[in-house]
Amino acid sequence: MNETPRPLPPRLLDVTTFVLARLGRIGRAEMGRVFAGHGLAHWHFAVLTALDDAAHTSQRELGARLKIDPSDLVDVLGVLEDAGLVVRERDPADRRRHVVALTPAGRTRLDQLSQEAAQADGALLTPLTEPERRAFEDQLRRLLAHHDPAAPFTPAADTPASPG
Amino acid sequence: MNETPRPLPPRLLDVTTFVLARLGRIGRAEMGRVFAGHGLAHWHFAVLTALDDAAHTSQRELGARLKIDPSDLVDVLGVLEDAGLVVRERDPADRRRHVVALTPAGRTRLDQLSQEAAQADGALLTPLTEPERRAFEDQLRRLLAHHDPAAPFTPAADTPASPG
DNA sequence: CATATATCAGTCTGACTGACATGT
DNA sequence: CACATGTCAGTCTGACTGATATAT
Repeated sequence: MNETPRPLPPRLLDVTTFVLARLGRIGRAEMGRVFAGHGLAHWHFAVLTALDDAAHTSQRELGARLKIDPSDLVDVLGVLEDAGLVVRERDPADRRRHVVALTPAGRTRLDQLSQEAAQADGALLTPLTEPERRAFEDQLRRLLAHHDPAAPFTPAADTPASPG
Repeated sequence: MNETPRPLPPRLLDVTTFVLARLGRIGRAEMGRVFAGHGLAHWHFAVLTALDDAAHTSQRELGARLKIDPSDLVDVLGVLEDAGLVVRERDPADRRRHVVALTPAGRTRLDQLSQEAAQADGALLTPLTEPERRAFEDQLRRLLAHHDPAAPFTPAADTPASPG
């Protein structure tokens, strides 16, 4: 019973980046468990969301949007294809390309995964009040938009408009 | 010039855990660059903070506090020892143990690293106003405390006390 | 002999690199 | 032939697993 968790060093907890990164890892791990319940992993979900957003996409385009290496994308798509969630066909217009698209089963699965992901988000943010949560998520998205040009900031619908 | 970064899929950005994890990775990478400027990495900094908090510690105790595997700790301490930042000696009271402690040079280096880490934090949180930043950091620490028992929440000194 | 500590060697994963076959 | 696309094989890292030498 002497397995009391030792506290982390204060000067480490002083570093916000450290706190953020550690919380990110916790959330990512939990999300991984959600996807694993469907025999999938993070990248599979990411690919499904990308295909939902842009119906027919080449693998190269998918890789560019998600910043997944094309070589790694091969296996990810293989799993999704074997599971019947996507189809991968030669582009008749340019036979170098593979055109990837969601199947109906893929769309259904994406909806399930999105719902479970939202529940996991809720569990992660459980200590926050509703207004706190809204502010926190808003700030998070602003920060990501500032540091990652691929993440445009779209203010929440019920957020008071900024001046302009 | 067609290298315009493609936006991430909206349904992916809807997942707060994803946004959080991605921002965590960005911050962690930047922090890694800071430490690399001193020939060190994340774990080296973490070990220094732990030794600052608890002056003389066995490797086992260090591993337990930082949740770094004892086997991985070996090399981390080796680097710090070679750099003259820590000393590692047999515990005369129990010769199985190594007692690790900061050297004066280690303390100086820790102070440098802490300062640079604070600057990196500032850069990461640059889009936030001062009150936003305080609230954001407070919420982040509450969330981590909720999900990681090793991270006790100590409210900031100038934070209004919660009801109770 | 059972346990604790530190160490070493090997594994597993995610992300990246380089080579290459196919097609434009 | 130069270039684009997708694929495969290998590397590098961080975190974990198992075995071992030393000491209690």
